[in-house]
Parts: sequence; C-alpha cells; structure tokens
Amino acid sequence: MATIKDVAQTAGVAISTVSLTFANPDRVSPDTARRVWKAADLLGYRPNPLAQSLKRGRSRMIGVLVGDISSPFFGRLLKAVERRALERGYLMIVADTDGDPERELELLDQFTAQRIAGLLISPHGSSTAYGRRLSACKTPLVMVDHRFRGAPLDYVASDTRMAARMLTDHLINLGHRRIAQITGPVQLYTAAERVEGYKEALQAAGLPVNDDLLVDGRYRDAESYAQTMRLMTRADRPTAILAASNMMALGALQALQELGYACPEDVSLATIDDIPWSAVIKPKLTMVLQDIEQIAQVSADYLLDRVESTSPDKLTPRETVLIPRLFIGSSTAPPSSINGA
Amino acid sequence: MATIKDVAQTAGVAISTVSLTFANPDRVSPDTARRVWKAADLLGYRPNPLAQSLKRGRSRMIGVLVGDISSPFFGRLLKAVERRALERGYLMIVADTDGDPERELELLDQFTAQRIAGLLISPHGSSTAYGRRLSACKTPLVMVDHRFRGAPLDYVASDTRMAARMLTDHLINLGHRRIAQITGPVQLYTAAERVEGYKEALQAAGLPVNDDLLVDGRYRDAESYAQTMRLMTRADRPTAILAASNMMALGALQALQELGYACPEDVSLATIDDIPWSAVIKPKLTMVLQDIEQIAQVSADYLLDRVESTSPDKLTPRETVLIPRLFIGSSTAPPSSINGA
DNA sequence: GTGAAAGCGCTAACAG
DNA sequence: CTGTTAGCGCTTTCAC
Repeated sequence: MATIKDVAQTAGVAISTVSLTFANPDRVSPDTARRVWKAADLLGYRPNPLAQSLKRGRSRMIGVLVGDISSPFFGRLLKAVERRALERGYLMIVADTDGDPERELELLDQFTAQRIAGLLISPHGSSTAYGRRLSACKTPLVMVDHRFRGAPLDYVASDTRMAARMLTDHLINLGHRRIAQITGPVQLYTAAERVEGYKEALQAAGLPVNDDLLVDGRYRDAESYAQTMRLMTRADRPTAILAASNMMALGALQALQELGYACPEDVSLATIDDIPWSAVIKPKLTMVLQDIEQIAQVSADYLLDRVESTSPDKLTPRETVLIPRLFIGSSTAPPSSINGA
Repeated sequence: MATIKDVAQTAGVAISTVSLTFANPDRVSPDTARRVWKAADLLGYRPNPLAQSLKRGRSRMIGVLVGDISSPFFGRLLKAVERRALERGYLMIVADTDGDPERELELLDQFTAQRIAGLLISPHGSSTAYGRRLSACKTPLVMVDHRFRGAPLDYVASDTRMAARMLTDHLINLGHRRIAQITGPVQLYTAAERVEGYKEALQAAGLPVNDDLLVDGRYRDAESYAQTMRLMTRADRPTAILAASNMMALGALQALQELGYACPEDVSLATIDDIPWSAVIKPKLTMVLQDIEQIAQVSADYLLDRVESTSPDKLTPRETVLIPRLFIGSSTAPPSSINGA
C-alpha cells in the first residue's frame, strides 16, 4: 500500500506538502496540488487511518452499544445509523451488551481505548456507580432508546410514556376496566416509563391501579408467554392486555391462542413498537409505531455534531423525544358483556 | 490516559521492558514483571490499540459486510459473530452494502485501509472484475451465506440447494404437480441454488419444469406480495408455492389472505429460513431451518484461524455447508381435488 | 534480563 | 508557498 512518502516522492514534494494538500488544498499552489493529486491516484494512495488517528488521538469511527443487535428494533436502528455515519465519513463499530451493565462498561472501555470519535449507547445500568462511569466518559456520548436518569447527555427516543398512555386510553375508551400490562424489567428506563404512562391513563380516567395486573415479561417473548398463561388462568383475569414490546405481544398472542381465547372477542391485545411483518399476523395488532429511521438519524447527527464541535463538553445536552403514532388494528374491541365492566 | 511511558517510569524500567512484559512475561525476571504489572494497574494502563496496530500493520478488528443488517438472518448472525470475535479478542466493525456490489467493493477498500485483521463477507457481485477484486484482497476473507463461484476463499453456509430440494420433495410427496417458486434475484448465489434445488426435485420425480412458475420476488416481501397476486390470479395457478425466503413467505401469505385463498386448503406454502416469531403466524409455516449460530461460529473461527495463521494465503480454502432441517407446519397439505393434478 | 534506538504513517508547528 | 522536524504510542531488533 502506497504511503504518503511514496506520493511525495513521485510528486517531487515533501510529505508535509502532500498532507497539506489533502487537508487544505487552498494553502498550496494550484500546480503543486495537481501534481500531488495525480501522483496520489496514480499510486492509488489512501491515507492510513491508523496513523491519522494515532496522531490526532481520535479515529473516524463511532461505536454503537446496544442490548440486542438481533432485535428488529436495533436492526433497523443500526442500519440507519451506519448509513448516516458513512455519509458523514465515519465507520461504525458495534457490540452487543446483552443488556448487562457490567458488560456495557467493559465494552465502553474497549471502545474508548480504540479512540472512537463518539458512542451511541442504549444504557441498561441504574446504579449510581454506573452513572458516574457514564458521566466521566471523555468521549462524546449519546443515549438512544434507553436513558440513564440524571446523566447530562444527549438523548434521542420516541416518547414511550406517551405510547403506553395512548394505548391505555384507547383500551379505556373501548370500555375496558381490567387492563393488564406485561412490562419490561422495571429498572430499565423504557419499561418504567411504560408503566407510568399506563398508570397516568388509568388515573386520568378515575380508574384504580391494580398492581396485580402488572406482570414482568422481561422484554422476552417466552416470559411474556408464561406471564400471559398465568394472567389468563386467574379468576379475575383481565379483559385487555398491553404488551410493552413487540416480541412480548407475540408471546402473549401465542398464549392466548393456546388457551383458546379469541382476540379481540375474549381479550384485547395492544402493543408498543413496530413489527415490520405485522401485516401477516392475525389479528392485526393495535399498536404504537416509532419512527426508527428518524431516531437513528437524529441520534447520529447529535453524536457527530458533538464530535465535530470544537468544545464538545460545552455543548448543553440536547434531547429529542418523538411523538409515536397510534395504529388501530383488529386486536382490540370492546369487552364482551360476560367479562366486561 | 496512561501510556507505556508512564508505566515504565513508575515501574522504573525501560518502555521496551514494559512491552516485553505484556508480550512475553517469561522473558523478563519475575520481579520485574511484578513491578510492571503493579504499575500498570495502578495507572489503569491499557495499551493503545491504534499504536499497536500501526506498528504491526494490522488491527484487532474484523469487518463484516452484509447485504442487510436489519434482516432477521443477519441480525442473528452478527450477534453470534460479534460474540465469538470478542471471545477471541477482536472487535467487530460492520457495514451494510444494500446488496450493491459497487458499494461492497468501496466498503472493502475502506475496511482494508483500516487494516482490519479479516473480513466476513456476503458477496453480492457476479462480474469477473468483481471476482478479481475479491481474490486480489490481501486481507483474509471468508464468504458467508452468499458465495462468489470460483473465488478460492473459505465459505460457510447452510446447504441452500438441499433446502429447496427438501421443500419441493415434500410438496411433491403431498401430491402437488403445479408448484411455483418465488425466487430471489437469480444472479445471487443463494437464489440460483434454490432454483436448482427445486428443479432437481422436480426432475427426480419426473415432473416437467415450467418456467412460468418461477417468479422473481427479489428477496423482498413487497415484491413477493405482488408476484403472488399475479400468480394466483392466473388461470393455471399453482397449488403450492415455495417462497425462497422468510420475508417473501410473509408477503405471499398476505397476498393469499387478501385474495381469500385459505392456506393450506386452497394453496400450500413452504419457505426457506427461520422466522423467530413464526410460532404466532397462522398457519404455522412449513419450512427449512438453518442453524445460524453455527454458521456464525464456524465462519468467525475460519476467519480468525486464518488471521492468526503464520501464512494465511498458504491455507487451502475450507468450506462448511450445514445440513438444514425440515420443519413440517400446517401450511402444507395435499392439493384439493378441484385444483389438484 | 534489560535498555537504547529506529520506525510504523501521519500531522502540525515552525522556519525559510 | 514549501520543507524540516518532532512527535503520537507502541514493537522489535540489537547491544550491553
């Protein structure tokens, strides 16, 4: 591979001139610039990013740290983030934390050791020690989807509390009074918010909040399946279920089908998040949709703006919370008179 | 961040000794080693990978180049690859090629410029110029899922021709005679193989191959939907459909439902690939399952073995083709007498 | 065993 | 405008 030295040699100039030509063409004579460019593409020269990064103390790569690469949500997010990063001249390095804060911190260390320019992170920790580590990080950080409360960092997501509230309102308006939520692990920001939105809606309607109807599905379809089984075999079973994630909705639906409950005739089901293949699922699920591409683009831009700012830490944290959209499918209906209020 | 110099200073040794201690502890006295280690973790020293890579001419990162990060197949693949790479001490940098060979080649250049240790690639090109570029690449390369015929490179995938054949056999055994395939773009290796497997099965059964029944769904659900619409509104419509990918099966299913065809009563539907959430889809699809985690692990190991080998180019190309597993769901049944043979 | 020194490829003063 | 020079942090001969 040709180095800057080779280019200098064949162009008959000093290496610093070659460097300058690429960094700031206006500061060399047009003639020199032409000779350098010619030599460069004659040799197929590409600057060695490793050397550049070592010198600058920072690489042109951004890191992305998510809980589950293989989930449909993060799959779409990664795709859009990578695209935007590439447009702005950055490569993307990604790792899967399995939702484990320890792992996350270790990976954060590895990434910063690589001198990445910035990091997009979906933080899963909640301890104050964890928060300190995040805040202490010198590398620009942007939180996406999840958030650590109190960390003064950029944050981009859709309004997940509102999402839960919209769905709960919808179910209440249909006449439901016993509405269960299959939640995520409540130490997680999004899971807690979804519970809050649900409670807000109930309280606004003057309905009691019954903790029995909040069961933890851990954001996993299998857990959700099991919890739905338990929920629906109780005497005081709910007439409607709100699943806090798409995968959990699928688990719940499977359980309902196996128990012989018709949806929405016997039980209504609503969910948060977009399932791309939702069209073929019967019944079509009522859900709130997030604009993932928008989240990706905004968060990538926040990050790179900060990276390219002259004083990244002086920038006050920005925050974008997108309004989700309610899609009413055929999985929700008024409660049947037998179970109804 | 502490550098090797700081460690040397506080340990009271030369920097070369520090370097040696980490690279080859046996070659320094036990006492020195201890002092170095103590100094190192007192300062929280981590070697700068950029400097190491610059010096060695190679980084401890592997690249992954796939056609669509957000697809369920690659999502699961990436997750498992990243895990395996991390276990072996490598970070993963990924990019989405959108299935465009040009883009792929450009990204390949960018990645090799980064001095990545190796590259996992799902090659989408077919021109000989493209093949030359792949073969000329100095960086260890492993092809996964897709393959470029004739390139002497490692290759890992499941036997996709056999997969198509198994499904076609199954449909034939049920009594179907008019079996359509919704194919991928046939210039792609996997798509072509799936057509081959289908033809082999028909020929082995002494059935004619009818090109009318091969329609291109471009590996996209929307195209598949449209093609199914076209297919099923023809006079000589098929009694069974084989969708060459999971997303295409969903598109086909949606079309069938909208046209009012019952599956499997009116039309049988079978597909290749595993859909994690397939359990909630009615009917349960008959399909062949690939062991994605296995593909990921083997390909990562092939790549890293080659990376760590002393003479990577001397290693003869290895190849693993995994046997897929047939799962018989409820989407396939004998043809009804009205449409049947 | 340990240290001095060269150099990986590049950038950024600083001279001229 | 262009060249010289001093590193960025590390590895790796080669002496001692």
